[in-house]
Amino acid sequence: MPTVSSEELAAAAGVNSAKLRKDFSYLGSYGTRGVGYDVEYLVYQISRELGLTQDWPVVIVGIGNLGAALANYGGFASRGFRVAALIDADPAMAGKPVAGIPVQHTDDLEKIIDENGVSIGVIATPAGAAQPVCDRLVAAGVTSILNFAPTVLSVPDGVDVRKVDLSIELQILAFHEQRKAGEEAEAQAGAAAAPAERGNDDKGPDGDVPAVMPA
Amino acid sequence: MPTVSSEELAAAAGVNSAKLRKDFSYLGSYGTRGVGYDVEYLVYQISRELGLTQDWPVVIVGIGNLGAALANYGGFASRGFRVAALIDADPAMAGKPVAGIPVQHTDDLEKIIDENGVSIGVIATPAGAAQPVCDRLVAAGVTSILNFAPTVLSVPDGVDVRKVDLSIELQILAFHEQRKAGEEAEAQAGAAAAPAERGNDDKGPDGDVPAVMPA
DNA sequence: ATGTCTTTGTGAACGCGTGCACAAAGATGA
DNA sequence: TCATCTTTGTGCACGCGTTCACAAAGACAT
Ligand SMILES: NC(=O)c1ccc[n+]([C@@H]2O[C@H](COP(=O)([O-])OP(=O)(O)OC[C@H]3O[C@@H](n4cnc5c(N)ncnc54)[C@H](O)[C@@H]3O)[C@@H](O)[C@H]2O)c1
Ligand SMILES: NC(=O)c1ccc[n+]([C@@H]2O[C@H](COP(=O)([O-])OP(=O)(O)OC[C@H]3O[C@@H](n4cnc5c(N)ncnc54)[C@H](O)[C@@H]3O)[C@@H](O)[C@H]2O)c1
Repeated sequence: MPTVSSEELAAAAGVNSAKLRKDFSYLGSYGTRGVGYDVEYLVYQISRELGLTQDWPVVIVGIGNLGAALANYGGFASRGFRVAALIDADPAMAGKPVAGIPVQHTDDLEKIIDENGVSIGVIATPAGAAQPVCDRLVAAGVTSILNFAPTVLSVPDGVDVRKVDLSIELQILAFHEQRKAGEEAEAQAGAAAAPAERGNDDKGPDGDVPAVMPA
Repeated sequence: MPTVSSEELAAAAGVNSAKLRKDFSYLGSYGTRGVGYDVEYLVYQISRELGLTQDWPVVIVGIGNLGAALANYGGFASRGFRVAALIDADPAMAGKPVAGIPVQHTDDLEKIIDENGVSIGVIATPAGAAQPVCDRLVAAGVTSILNFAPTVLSVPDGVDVRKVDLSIELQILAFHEQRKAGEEAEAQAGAAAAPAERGNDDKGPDGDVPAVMPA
């Protein structure tokens, strides 16, 4: 039976092993003292808690440059997501397959949502169409939305919205970038001011502390 | 002189006004007691601290479906970013304009980075090409990378990497989705167990607490 | 010039996540 | 069966961000 210790896992993830054990304890995933965690069982436990053991049908609305790129993205199926339908307002696109899936017209949006039991929707329309599309999705029963349009969506309670915005990602990078430049200029006195860089995680936790650096 | 109070701002953003004031105080942005903050000055202060007052040249590597969509994205220029160059390995694409910018061949990658003083790079190549491309970017002087390929990139210290992954965004939504379903089934006893939903921010702070919910 | 009223800036308390440290569990071998 | 060794699960303390609460600053009217 292949096992891993919290120590190994923690080292690989770059986190504290105690924290990792405590986190696991919340899911009730029981390891074996003196041995570690059964890998297979652990993976299953986490997958289940994360909702990855079930199949999630997803619709993408707005099949332009971005929508097509998303539809073609292979990372879907491997994680339990299935593109149930592609929807666009352009009549010229109706029936045309993208990534092997025929594009359907927005007129049928409600029907598509309902028939496929979709609860997760992706919006890749122009900014102006995002809110109306969002409203229709929500009215049709969608309760989670991933928004790529540069708009803040208003949704009723109980509906989750996540926004992906290239500009914001770049701004975060630019912020750190600017700070790097500032710090190397500060290589004069107070050498012991280095803020203890966090391990080179890729996860990209949104923000560091703004820290104290007045004008 | 148009002004805003911390109270108004906090209400609009859905955060605590004291926190907002304290955050502002870190940038040394001085408001006027009894009046509030001068909007124009505040915007400038924040923009400057965030590194938005300067122009950031950016290169996109891998001009396929996704890369083209990113190149076409309008939200760039409005935030101080400028697409300095588009780079692809496909010789057939060389010279062909995308979003009005001619695509250049990867052979010239180092030259392009250097001549444009680029420090931020976007990777939209297939997964297999991501690490090699990343290495070349870093070697050429890029110190911030936005990665769309489904790979974990290894970079030396001092280089920031952020990863955008549709699958992960969907997983986060699915996690909450699953939890919603679980909670409504729990509508039996212990009605006072509602975990105090945070305001319907769109920001999508990465995680709530896993909370206690054993098997 | 003086009083009043609004809103800032911040000291101090609170709450929570993180990390330490260790007792207990369980495997393993004698 | 008993001793030993490894690794878990967790009580407890520390540190840090958030929130409260209020003194002080400044605008504005009289
Ligand atoms: N978040 C990011 O990083 C990012 C990156 C690139 C683009 N974008 C945004 O994504 C969106 C799409 O970008 P794009 O380059 O694919 O644009 P696009 O113009 O190529 O595609 C938009 C598609 O939406 C369809 N559409 C328009 N109105 C619709 C409606 N009411 N219902 C359904 N479909 C509708 C159009 O027919 C078109 O096919 C834009 O809002 C853009 O700003 C975001
Ligand atoms: N993060 C996300 O949400 C998301 C979404 C969709 C796609 N993707 C990923 O983005 C990447 C691109 O997706 P796509 O649909 O545009 O693929 P694509 O095949 O359409 O485009 C890839 C492009 O990269 C170019 N390329 C290949 N090797 C290269 C190299 N060594 N140097 C420079 N250019 C190179 C190709 O010529 C092609 O033009 C893929 O890795 C895909 O998995 C991510």
